[in-house]
Amino acid sequence: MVRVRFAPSPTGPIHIGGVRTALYNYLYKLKKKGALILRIEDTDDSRRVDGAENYIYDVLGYYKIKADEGPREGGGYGPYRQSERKEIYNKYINLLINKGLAYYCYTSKEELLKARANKSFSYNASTRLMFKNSLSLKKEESLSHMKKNKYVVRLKVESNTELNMTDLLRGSIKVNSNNLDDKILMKEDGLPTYHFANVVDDYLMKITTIIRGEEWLPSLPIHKLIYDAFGWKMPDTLHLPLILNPSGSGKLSKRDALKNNYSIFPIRWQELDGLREKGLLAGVQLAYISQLGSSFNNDDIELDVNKMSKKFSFSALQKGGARFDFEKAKSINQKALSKIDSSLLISEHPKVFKKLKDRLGDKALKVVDLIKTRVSLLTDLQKELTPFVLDPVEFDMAAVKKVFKSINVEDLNIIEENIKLNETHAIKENIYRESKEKNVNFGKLMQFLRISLVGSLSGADVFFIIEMIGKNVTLQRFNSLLNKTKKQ
RNA sequence: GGCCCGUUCGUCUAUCGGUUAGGACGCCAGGUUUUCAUCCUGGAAAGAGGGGUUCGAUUCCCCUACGGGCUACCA
Repeated sequence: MVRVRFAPSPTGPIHIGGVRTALYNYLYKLKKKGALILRIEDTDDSRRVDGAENYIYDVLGYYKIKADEGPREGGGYGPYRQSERKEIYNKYINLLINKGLAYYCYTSKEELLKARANKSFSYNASTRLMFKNSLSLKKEESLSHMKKNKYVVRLKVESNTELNMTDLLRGSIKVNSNNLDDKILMKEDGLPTYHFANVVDDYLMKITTIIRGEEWLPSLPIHKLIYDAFGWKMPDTLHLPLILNPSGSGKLSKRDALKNNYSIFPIRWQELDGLREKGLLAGVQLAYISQLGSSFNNDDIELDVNKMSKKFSFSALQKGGARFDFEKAKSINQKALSKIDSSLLISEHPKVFKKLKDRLGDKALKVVDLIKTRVSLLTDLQKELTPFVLDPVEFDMAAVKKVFKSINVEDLNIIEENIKLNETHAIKENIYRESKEKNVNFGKLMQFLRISLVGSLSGADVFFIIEMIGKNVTLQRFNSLLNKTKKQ
């Protein structure tokens, strides 16, 4: 059975790069009818951020990505928070030390800093005997050091060994162990580093396939060495290409998002807007993310994870990093919005439509039917909805001025009379006919009417608005602008 | 600097040795909608460079260039 995992670290809000990792793991799990394990990698106490784990759950819930095992879900391989697995790591680190494949190191941070003044320095087979550790010191000396001082445990990396790894996406990867250093496995505080915890947990949790970001590729050889040291088989690995800033310079960053008015977070985190707040539907976010660095969801775009999973395949994955493009996401959102069921849209976003429902009652659905086809973001809905609910607060007077270059104030009688005389559905035809007869510019009449109703030159079909708000409100708004115009 | 990974229109991608190098977003130009938006049609736009291998390379190999990642007692 396929067992995949999503292993975020609660050091802040996860962004869409993390979401994509979660998504691909989930899609693969669904496709293979396997299990998704959620593991919280909180081995760095100093970087733990309050609320970050909650945020992970909020986000996964928002996307309807369900883990089969995890801190809250439970499961047979827990605990699923690394901070709760200390005894396990202790047991396994001792195993390695007893095998002579890991060793105690007493070198202080200051000493290391000094050594690193030389850029090419590496703590490895060629230098380790120059430092205080259980390999360089006599047994008694080492023991007394251990009692008196803090220490870490390092992996003993053999020199000049060719390491061979396979990545499901990139094929064979070869590295000489001379380029590696004796990575710290166990920190001073008694907690494991990522590399060690990761390997031990993936093994114990019976993970079959590791799908994670490309930033982990450089540490693959270290992981391989740890698996080898234990005599364990390494799971299959697949390293996803990174999601890059729209400019292409570097990994996705909060700063770039803020500057360019998009977001790299799924939903609100503290004072930061998420993509949800920017107006993207959850399914759209997933669909867009799914096609960054892959091609399986590019045609007949699926927004539903279950349907997505049927199309998913590793062979559709791209190797190079992909830039985030909010415009593309917007266009997917626009198409999704125009197809979505109006009553569903209303029920899922009650706040947005509350005033509309209060004012128009059953007619609200008709308005939504129309409006949803006119916007690309959920956040644009409000603006389109306003004319159906409120009188315009301001009018685009510059545009009004232009209108009167083509028509006279008296011509506006055509509008007023026809609104008064006719049923709402017949207003349009009559205004058109009469303006033709009197040789008045119909387009300009419309512009004036539109400005009076919505305040500006763009908005929904004028006659649809009239039908919805009724003749009285229409006339009232019309006269309001007319009076204002006459005063000027 | 070292190590690793990558490189097809501006962007996301298709192509798995023989194609007029296809699609999507964006952009431009027309058209429909007697108002707005939608929508439709068309257009411009790409194989980083240099060597090989081959009858033939975007596709396979090498070098260079460029981009990215990693280089913490962070993940």
